[in-house]
Amino acid sequence: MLEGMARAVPETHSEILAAAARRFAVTGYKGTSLQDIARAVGCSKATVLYHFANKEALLCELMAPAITVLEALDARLAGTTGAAAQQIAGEGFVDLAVRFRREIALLRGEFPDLLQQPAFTHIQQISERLIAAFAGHSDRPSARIAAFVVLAGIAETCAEFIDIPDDELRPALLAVVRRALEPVT
Amino acid sequence: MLEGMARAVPETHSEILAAAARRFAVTGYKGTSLQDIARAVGCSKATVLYHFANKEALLCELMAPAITVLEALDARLAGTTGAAAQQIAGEGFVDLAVRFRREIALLRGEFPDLLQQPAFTHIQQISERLIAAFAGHSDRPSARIAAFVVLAGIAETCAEFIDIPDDELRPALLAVVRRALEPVT
DNA sequence: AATCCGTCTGACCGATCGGTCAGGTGCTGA
DNA sequence: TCAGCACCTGACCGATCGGTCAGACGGATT
Repeated sequence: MLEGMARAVPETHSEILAAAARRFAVTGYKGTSLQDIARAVGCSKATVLYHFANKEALLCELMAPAITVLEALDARLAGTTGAAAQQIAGEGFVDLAVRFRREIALLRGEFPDLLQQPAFTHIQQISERLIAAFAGHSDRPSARIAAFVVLAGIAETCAEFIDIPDDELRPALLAVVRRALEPVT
Repeated sequence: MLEGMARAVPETHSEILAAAARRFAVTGYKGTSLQDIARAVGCSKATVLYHFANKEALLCELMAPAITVLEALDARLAGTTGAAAQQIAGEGFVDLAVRFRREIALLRGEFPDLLQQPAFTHIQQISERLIAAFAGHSDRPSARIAAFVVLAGIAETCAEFIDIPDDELRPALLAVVRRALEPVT
C-alpha cells in the first residue's frame, strides 16, 4: 500500500477528455455520440463509459475550469453598480470568453437545453446578473437589449474565430464593448 | 372538373406548419421530433409526412419567406462599399431580424449544421457578404470582429426577446449597430 | 351502385442513441 | 502460485429517431 509509485500509463482518461473537447467543438454536444469520441480515441464506447459515469459527466469535467472562472467573475461583480459594474463585467467576460473559446464553441446552440439541466441551473442566474451588469443595472429596455447583443455576440464570435491569436481578438472585443454599451445616465 | 369549388377544410397543412413553427422555436429543429409536431396538431406522425415530403421540407417551407427577404437585402448590397454598405446592411438586417424573430429562434444553435446542408449553402455566402458589408469592406481584423459581434448578437437577441414589441426592439438594435461598428477610415 | 381520390392512420422498418453487464487480460503484491 | 484489481471489450438493452406502406374512410363523379 506504498504511496508515490509511478502509475503505469493511465493516460486514456485525459485522451478521452481531449478527443471529446475536439469533437464537441466541431459537431456540438448533442451532435457528438459516444461512438464518435471512442472512434477518435481508438477505444470502445464501453471504455469511454468506464472512465466517465455518463455523457453529461464528461461535459461537466470539460466545463469545470470555465465555470470556476465565471463564478469568480460573478463574485467580483457583487455589490458593484453603474459604470463600475459595466467595466468589470466587460473586461472580465472578454477575458473569460477569449480564454475558454473552445468550451464556448462546444455549447453552440445547446445553451437553452443545457442550462435547464440541474447541473447548470445556477449558470443561468449568473448570466442574468452579468446582463444586468453590462446594462449598468439600468431599467431601460434599450440598455438591456444592448447588453444582450454584446454578451451573445462576444460568445458567438469567440466560438467562430477559434484560431485567431488571443492578443488580436481581445483588444478588438474590448473596443466593441466600450463602443456598444449604453453609457450610464 | 369544374374549378372554383370551395374545398372542404384542407386546413391541416397550415395547422402542421404553424405547430411546427411553435415547437421549433422552443426546442429547436433537431430537438423537435415529428411525433412532437403531430401531437401538437392532434394527428398522427404519418399525416405530417403525408403533407410534407420529409422533415427538411417542413423547415424549408417555414424559412422560405425569411430567405426571400435575405436574398433581397443581398441584392441591394451588391456594388456598395464603405459607410453606405454599413448603413444598408445595418438597417436591412435589423429589419429582417426583428420581422423574422421566430424563424431565427428555430435555428438556434443549428446554424452550423444546417448551413452545410445542400438546400442552404448559398445562405452561407450571403452571410459572408453581409459580414463584409458590416465591416465596411475593411480588411482590418478588428473591423471584421466587430461586424461579427454585431451580426451574431442581433440574431441571438431577436431569438431571445421574442415577445417585445417591434417598435421597441428595432430602434434599440439600430442604436447598438450605429455605436458598435468601426467607422470606416 | 360502382368507382375514384384526397385524406388519414397503425403497424412496421432500419439506424442510432446512451447506457449496462459479464467476462477477458495483464500487472501487482502477498 | 494465486488472488485481487485496474483497465478494457463485445454483446446486448430499451428508447427514439425519420421514414415507408398497405389499407381504411368518406365525399364526389360517373
